[in-house]
Amino acid sequence: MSEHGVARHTRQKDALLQQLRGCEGFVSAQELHRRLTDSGASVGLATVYRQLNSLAESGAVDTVRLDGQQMFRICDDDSHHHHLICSGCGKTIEIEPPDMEWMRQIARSHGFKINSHTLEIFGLCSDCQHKRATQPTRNSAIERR
Amino acid sequence: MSEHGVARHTRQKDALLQQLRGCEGFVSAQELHRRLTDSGASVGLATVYRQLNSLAESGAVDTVRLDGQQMFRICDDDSHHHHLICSGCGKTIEIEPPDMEWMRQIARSHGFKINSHTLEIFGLCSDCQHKRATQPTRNSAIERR
DNA sequence: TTTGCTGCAAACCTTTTGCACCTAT
DNA sequence: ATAGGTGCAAAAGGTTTGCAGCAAA
Repeated sequence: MSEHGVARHTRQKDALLQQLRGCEGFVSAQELHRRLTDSGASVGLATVYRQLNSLAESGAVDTVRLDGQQMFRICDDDSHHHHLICSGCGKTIEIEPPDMEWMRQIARSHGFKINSHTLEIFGLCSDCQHKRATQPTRNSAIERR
Repeated sequence: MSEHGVARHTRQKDALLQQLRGCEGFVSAQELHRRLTDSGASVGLATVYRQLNSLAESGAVDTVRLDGQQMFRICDDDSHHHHLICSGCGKTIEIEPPDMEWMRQIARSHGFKINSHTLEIFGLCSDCQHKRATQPTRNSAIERR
């Protein structure tokens, strides 16, 4: 991505954004690229990554790491939020933990300067719990612990 | 790692465990391998990975993902805990968030069955905040957001 | 002896990058 | 025309795996 200059409007950027909006939950770059290809609006994999990174940097999408790969999702609002994520189908529910003030307090008491934090809950949604016996929608691997 | 059978006692297992115990905070597999090599007790990288994975699976170490790689750390007790991690030097402080009951409640209310969750706070410890101007001890990259 | 563990190198995967070409502006 | 975006293929990491040899039990 370019450092300066004005963002340019391109076909692939549109296609990617549109495809991303159509996604239920988090998708990996690879998966998104696959869907784009399947839907005919082919976009280079490198472009998908560059676009996604740029979006993440600007805060337009938020990301989460699941099982060794980065997952992306259109970010509805600007606030920082957390997620309840189905590791079966990627379905995502935004959750708002009550009172995260203790986090700042803990950090302060240890002399830390917080850069970022993660708080994600992984599990199976009710649909995927039932499909479980057959085969998970996409990816049954769960982060350890 | 073998699926069944009795675990065997080996030089490299000892060396790895010992080295791991000597670590302040989380270390990556690569870093641990480097330290082992440096300290003379050379152990194959593959073995480090296999050993680490096995330990993680058994719960003897816990892991965290930082900046695209998995980090490992000896687990003091069996309880599930969370961390305040310095992304400069890897120093880790175990923290105990007050009341995580809401997590179960949220999951239940959405019909989810929790498999795992992550809650880690990344930042710079006071030492690394000061070194900052020069060069971070190891790795200044921070997970996005 | 048996069979788990190890080392090496090759294989895998995801993500990044160099570079020439293309195309909004 | 200018310079940001794109595609391709190569490169870069980190992690896993196949396999033959080694060594605990």
